[in-house]
Formats: sequence, C-alpha cells, structure tokens
Amino acid sequence: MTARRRVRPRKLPTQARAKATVEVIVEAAARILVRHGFEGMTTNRVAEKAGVSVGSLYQYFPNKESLVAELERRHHAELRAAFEEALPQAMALDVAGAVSLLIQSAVKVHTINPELHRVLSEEIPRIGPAPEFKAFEQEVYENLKAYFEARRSELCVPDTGLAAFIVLRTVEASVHDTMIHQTTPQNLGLLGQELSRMITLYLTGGPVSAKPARAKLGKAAWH
Amino acid sequence: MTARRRVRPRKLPTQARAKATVEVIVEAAARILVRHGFEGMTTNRVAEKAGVSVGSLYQYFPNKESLVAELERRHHAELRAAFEEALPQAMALDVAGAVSLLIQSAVKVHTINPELHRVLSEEIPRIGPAPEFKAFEQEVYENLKAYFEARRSELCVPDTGLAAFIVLRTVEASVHDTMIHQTTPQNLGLLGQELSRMITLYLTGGPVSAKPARAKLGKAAWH
Amino acid sequence: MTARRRVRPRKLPTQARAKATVEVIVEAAARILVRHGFEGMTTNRVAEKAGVSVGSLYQYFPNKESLVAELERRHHAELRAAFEEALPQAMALDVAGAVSLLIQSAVKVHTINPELHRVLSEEIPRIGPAPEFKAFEQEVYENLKAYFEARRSELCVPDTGLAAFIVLRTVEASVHDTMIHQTTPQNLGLLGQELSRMITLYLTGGPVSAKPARAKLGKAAWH
Amino acid sequence: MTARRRVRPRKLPTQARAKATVEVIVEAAARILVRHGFEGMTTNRVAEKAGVSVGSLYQYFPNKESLVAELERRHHAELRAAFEEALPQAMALDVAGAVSLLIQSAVKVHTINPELHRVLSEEIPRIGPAPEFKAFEQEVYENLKAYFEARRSELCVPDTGLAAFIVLRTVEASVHDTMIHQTTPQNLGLLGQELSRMITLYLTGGPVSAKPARAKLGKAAWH
DNA sequence: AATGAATGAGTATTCATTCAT
DNA sequence: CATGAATGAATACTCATTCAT
Repeated sequence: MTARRRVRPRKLPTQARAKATVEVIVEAAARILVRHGFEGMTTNRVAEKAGVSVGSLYQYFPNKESLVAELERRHHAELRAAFEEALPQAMALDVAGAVSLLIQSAVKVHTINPELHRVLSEEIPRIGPAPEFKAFEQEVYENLKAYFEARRSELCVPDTGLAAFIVLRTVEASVHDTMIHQTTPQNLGLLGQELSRMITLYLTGGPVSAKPARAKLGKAAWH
Repeated sequence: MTARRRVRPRKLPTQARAKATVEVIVEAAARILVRHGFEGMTTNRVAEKAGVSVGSLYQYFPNKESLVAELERRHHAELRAAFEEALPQAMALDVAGAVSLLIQSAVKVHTINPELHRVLSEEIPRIGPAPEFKAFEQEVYENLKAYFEARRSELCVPDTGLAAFIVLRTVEASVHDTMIHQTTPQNLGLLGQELSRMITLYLTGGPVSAKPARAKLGKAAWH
Repeated sequence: MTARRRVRPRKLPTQARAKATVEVIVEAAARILVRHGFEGMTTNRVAEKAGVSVGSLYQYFPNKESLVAELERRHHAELRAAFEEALPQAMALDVAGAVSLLIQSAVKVHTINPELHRVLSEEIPRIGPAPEFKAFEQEVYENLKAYFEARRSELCVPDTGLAAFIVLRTVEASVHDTMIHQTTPQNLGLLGQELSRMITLYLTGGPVSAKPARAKLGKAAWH
Repeated sequence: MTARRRVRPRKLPTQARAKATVEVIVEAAARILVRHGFEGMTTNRVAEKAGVSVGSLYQYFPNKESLVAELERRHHAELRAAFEEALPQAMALDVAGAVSLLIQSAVKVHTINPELHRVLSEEIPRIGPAPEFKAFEQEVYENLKAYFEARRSELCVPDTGLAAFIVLRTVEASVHDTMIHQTTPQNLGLLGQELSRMITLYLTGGPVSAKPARAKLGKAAWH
C-alpha cells in the first residue's frame, strides 16, 4: 500500500493577494480535474489555467496530491455541512420520518458538484480516503446507531450496528449510482420513495432472522 | 471523458507457445497490479516479471490499457461464471428463496480474487467500465426484472425496474464494502441474513407508496 | 571556467539596523551552510532562518554567490588574523623556531570554525577561490620566501621559492587532512612535531640536489 | 551529511550496441563535466552531446550521480593502474630509491587526464569520496607503512604510520597543486627532486623527536 | 516471432531572483 | 527600507511505445 504523503498546504496565505491566488488555483484545479481527470491534471496546466506561475502553486501546495487533497477537503466540507443540518432534525423524528429525511439529505448532498464528486470518488488513486472523510462517515454511523439504540423498542433488527451499516451502504450506493447514471429528478424522487419504504419496513417490520448472534458482535464490528 | 482506445489483443495467439506467453504475461500483470497498484504497473515491469521482452508483450497487447482490459475481462468472466450458475436456479425459486440465493451468490462472487477485485474497482482510472461488464450487469438486471414481472402478483412494488435496480445496488454495495472492510465469515453471514430479510420484506411486504407513476418510466430507466 | 560574478555587497549598510540585518543574515547563512551544505543552502531558507525577508537579503547581497563570498571573506579574515599575529614573530626566529611556530599557527588556524572551513574548502563549486584568499596565500608565500632569502646562508635548498611552496603545501595539506579526518589533540601534536622535524631537516640539512638550475626559475614560478 | 545514493549502473549492457551507447555517454559526460563543471552537466545535455536519448542514459545510469560515479571509477582505475605498476618495484628498492620512484609515479599519475582530475577532486559535491578510492588510498598507505616497518632499522622516525601519512599527504598535495597551478615539466622535475630529498632526509636522517609516544597510537591512527 | 535497446515527450518540482505593496 | 508573494526557466527522471537486429 502506497504511503500517504504530506497533503497539508505548505503555508497558510495571510495576505489578501495570496488568498486570492490560492482560490484561483483551487478553482482551476477543480475544473481541470473534472474535465481531464486525475492523470490529465498536471500542475503546470493548473497553474496556467489559473493564470499564475507553477511556483505560486507550489508556494501553497507542496505537491500535486496536496492540491487534490484540498479539493477533497472542500468538497467534503460541503457534504458535511449539508448533512449536519439534517442529521439532528432526523434524529428527532420517528423512524419513518428519520429514514425519509436521511434519504432526502443524501440526495441533496449528491446534488453538490456532482461531476467533482464523481471524479473524486472514482478516479483518484486511493491512497486511502482522506482521514477526515472516514471520520465523518464514522460519525454519521455512530449517530444512526445511537438513534437505533434509542428507538430499539420500535425496531425489529437483531443488531443496530449492522442495521446502520446496511442502511448507510444501501442509501449511499443507490443514490450515488443514480446520480451518476440515471440522474433525473424524476428518478431521484422515485428512488427516494422506494428506499424509504424498504428501509422503514426493514427496520420496523419484518420478522427478525432466527439467530441474532448478537453476543459475537463487537461494538465496532460494522465500522 | 477520455475516449476508449483499442483494447482487443492485437492478434489471437494460435500456437501453443504464443498462448503460453500471453498467459505468463497476464499472470505477471495481475500480480503486479495487485501488489503495486495501477501506477506501479509498468509494461516493462510486467514483461520482466513475466520473463519475456516488452516487445513480446506488445505483440499481444497493443497498449497498457488492453492488458488491464484483459485482466478485467478474465476477472469478469469468473464473476459471470459464478453468477450464471446461480441465476437460473434462483429464477426458479419463490421470492424469498431467490433473494436468498442471489445474495449468497453475490458473496461467493466477491470471494473470487478479492484483491484484484478491489484494485480493478477502485484504482483503475475509469475510462468507463469495460463494455462487457456493463453488458453483464445489464443482463443480470434484465433477468431480475423479468423475474419480478413474472412474479408481479406476489410482489408489492410500484416498478419492477426500480426494484431490480435497488436490489442489485443494495446487495452489491453492501457485500462489496463488507468484503473490503469488514471481511469475516461471521460478518458476511449476518449481512446475508439481514439483506435477505430486508429485500424480501421490501419486495413482498409493505404498503406500496401512493403514486406509482409507472407510466412515466421508460423501459431502460434503471439501467 | 565559469566567470566570476559580482560578489560585493550591493550597498554598505550605514545604519545600525541595517548592520544588524546583515549580521543576522550572515550568521544564518553560515549555520545553514554548515548544517545542510551548499546545495541545501537556499536564499529563502537563509532569510527565513535569519528572520528577515528574502527581499532584505537581496538588499545587501545581490546574489547567492555574494553571500557565500562574504562568508569566505569573514572566515578568511579570521584565518589571516590568526596568522598575521604569528608571522612576524616567526620571521624573527631561527629556522627551527620559525618552522615550529609556523606549524603551530597552522594548527591553531585550522581550529577556527573547522566545519565551516571544511564546507568552504570542499563543497563550494569552485569558481576559483576568492581573490582575497589567493592574495593572502601569496603574501604568506612571499614572506616565507623573503625569510628564506634572508637566511640563505643557514639553508641548504636550491630554490627558496620552491622551498616555500613545498613547505606551505606540506604543512597545509597535512594539517588540513588531519583536522578533517584524524582530529585529536594527540594526533595534531605528533603531526606538528614530525612536520617540524622534516621541514627543518629539509631546509637546513641535507645535501642539495645536483643541478639547482636556479636561473630558469622566474620570480613567481611557485605562486 | 547527505546520504549516498545508488551509484551502480542500472544494468550491465550485454549487447555490443548497448556497450557502445554506454561508452558514448560516458565520454560525453566526461567532456561536459570538464567543460561546464558539475552544475552545468545536465543529463539532457549529456544525452544530446552523446547523440542518444535521455532515456538511454537512464537505462544505464539510474541517476546523475551514478554517471559521475562511473567517471570517478574509470579515472580511479587509471590512477590505480599507473600506481600499481610502480608500487611493487618501489617496495623492492632502498629508501631513497623507493621515495624517488613513488614521487615519479605520483607525477605520472597526475598526468592522466588532469582536467578531469581537477573537476573530480574539486567540484564534485562530496557525498564522501567513492569507497573504492578510499580503499585504494588505504591500500597504498598500508603498503608504505609495511615497507617502513620492514626497513625500520634504516629509518629514523618515531611512528611508521605517521610517517606514511605525512609522506603521502605531502607528495599528493604538492604534486596535485603543482599540476593544477604551476604545471610545467620544469616545475614538476624540480619539485620531484626536492620532495625526494626532503622525504628521504626525513625518513633516514634527523634526530627523532623526544617522546615518540608510540604506545598511544592505534594501528589505524593515520588512516 | 522474439528481443531489448532506444526513444523523447511529458511530469513534478525547485529555487534564485524580482517587484508591487 | 522591508516585505513576501510571484515568477518561470531549468532539471532530473519516467515509461509507454517503437523498431533494428
């Protein structure tokens, strides 16, 4: 497994001009990344497109990776912001409502800069996803699990961790794929309805499988 | 989006020796791809590891991509084989049985060369998935949809295409992620049970959402 | 051979603050040169370490070379100071005493900032040694030769210029190498004793080689 | 201190063409190194001058340093050859003869490609001299010391190791400097005579310094 | 067919130096 | 005077691909 290089910006720009330069670089990078993919994104090209010199780019980003990392960081911050708004609200609702809101949020989140989202999630040589992102996913997972624990009496699942895992994977994968390949508002709406129904049914409805085997499951088994 | 280059082997090897050469190249490529990732896989390195000259490699593979494509093709053929055995059997069962078998098959399929599977699915600069792969997925989707159509009376879904899409996405994503990150037989067993329950419930159980709006859905809306 | 660039400081600092700035830069440069070598000494790094801006550095030093040149100049001034103290004293002694004092001084001189001495003498891409240094060496050479001329009756060498050259080269090389590689007070002491003996013997003792051929030697033949 | 990088040729050329390529590269490198110095010697320039592609250069030399190392290696082999011829002969002679022959050899050795010798010895960022070179110097030192031990009765020195060190340093430094700065056959001849006289006198002649303190000197104290 | 030497455009990155503020 | 952001030519090195033998 390839080692992770330094991905922090070299120095934080203090002056206004520097800030503007960083901004212009990041924007150019995003555009080129989307248009030409990771391979086609060369630092010289980014600098040129940004209208600055390569030197300026390297003044703020010690290497190409750190530039992509910044893109990830920003995109992820947007995702997180969109989600963090909805999450507490969802946690206050009943199961059906929470599931529904969760899915709506997932859709909304995937509406944010979807081309960039695609490139970032599919084309970046994974040196391992950004730690912040993992932390965020973990956090959502923990929240959902805690919510399930709290509503345990209303639920009908053998393991709240497993349930949270399945729900998150299912929603994420379905929404992601729909966004990438069958993106129409129509489709998204229908998908949301069906997912809501499926997941709510799963959580509250059906007969639990015979052997829950809960004892064997460690606390972090699903994340 | 980058255009897809010629990925067919330059010539089909007729002689036994040639066949052996191709074999030895493909195996070396697979090993290097797994061990060093896509970036670390250079044609010269593959040739060296295979014990042949680069020239020979290019005799059979017009470019690096075609080599990776061959890897994909072979891996995919294995997946397909594993699935094609189960699919007709599943189609003959009732919904619960079919779903269960489907999921078991998915798990089994993901057991095949999982490191290669991971590299192929995560690290290859996506030029678009191999057409054969899309075709295969499409085929599975069609089969499942057809099965749902046939069992329509037993089901409780507004749109069989959408249902097939969701089922496939859900199973694939959950199993894939579990294989990559929480791979224990224990986990896989539990996951299978829960997925089966959720999907069966979804297909047969709960109250259908109010407005199916089926008329609007084109034939290929979900694939 | 690369041409020598302007190496004089851009302007002589008159104000106290400016003087302090120059000082702080030169010290930082020396430290970095010693610690990281010539390659590792970048003007930006020097400025940063000195706590001033690169601009300020270039205010006083028109280019990197001039900074190194200043380092050389200062180091050389120290060497000269140490030597100039001893030289007149030595010139007043008899041959054995003079040689002995000369060697003692050489050792003492090599004690001054030996790491800097090493870097300066071994690692600097030679554009030719600083002219001042050549002048100093020349001066020492002239002095020694004049001393030999004055003591000609006590000596037993065919050519005082050649003798001065050999003596200086021998002392310098032996002391330098010992400082760099076998630096112990013990070693230095022994070396001094032996060098003294050898050189004194050479100057005063042995039978002169057959054909002195002095006529052919121009005045500056050995420097 | 900077770490030493891999300096071995990447692969040994087996075919005649490859051998010729290596040769042409090495020759171009030598010429450029002499003409433009280490900094001015870029791999692209060398390749161009050699009439091959940079790729070819890197096929045989993994980095710039390894190319310089090869130059060192070759130059050093020449030096060694010239010296190894004379050394056994010298060892068979009496002290005066041995010293004389040694010095003649040193002069002859410094006649070999003197410009390259200069660049190699003065301009190369010293990562430490090539290990082979150190070994060679060590070997000469050992031989000389052994010779002194064998002739101990004829000698008049307190420490054979120290004597060998001084002799080698003195000869090397004097000849080297003369080659670089006062190179005339005339000068070299005179220098040789005088050095011979001085060293022979030193070894055989004068009164040994009072306290030899031999006990303190470890075997390798002077090398 | 097979070899492997040769190619060279392309890439990330550095660093001495300038100049607007 | 001082700052430090900006510059960009220059450099070492890679690797998919070709082609003479």
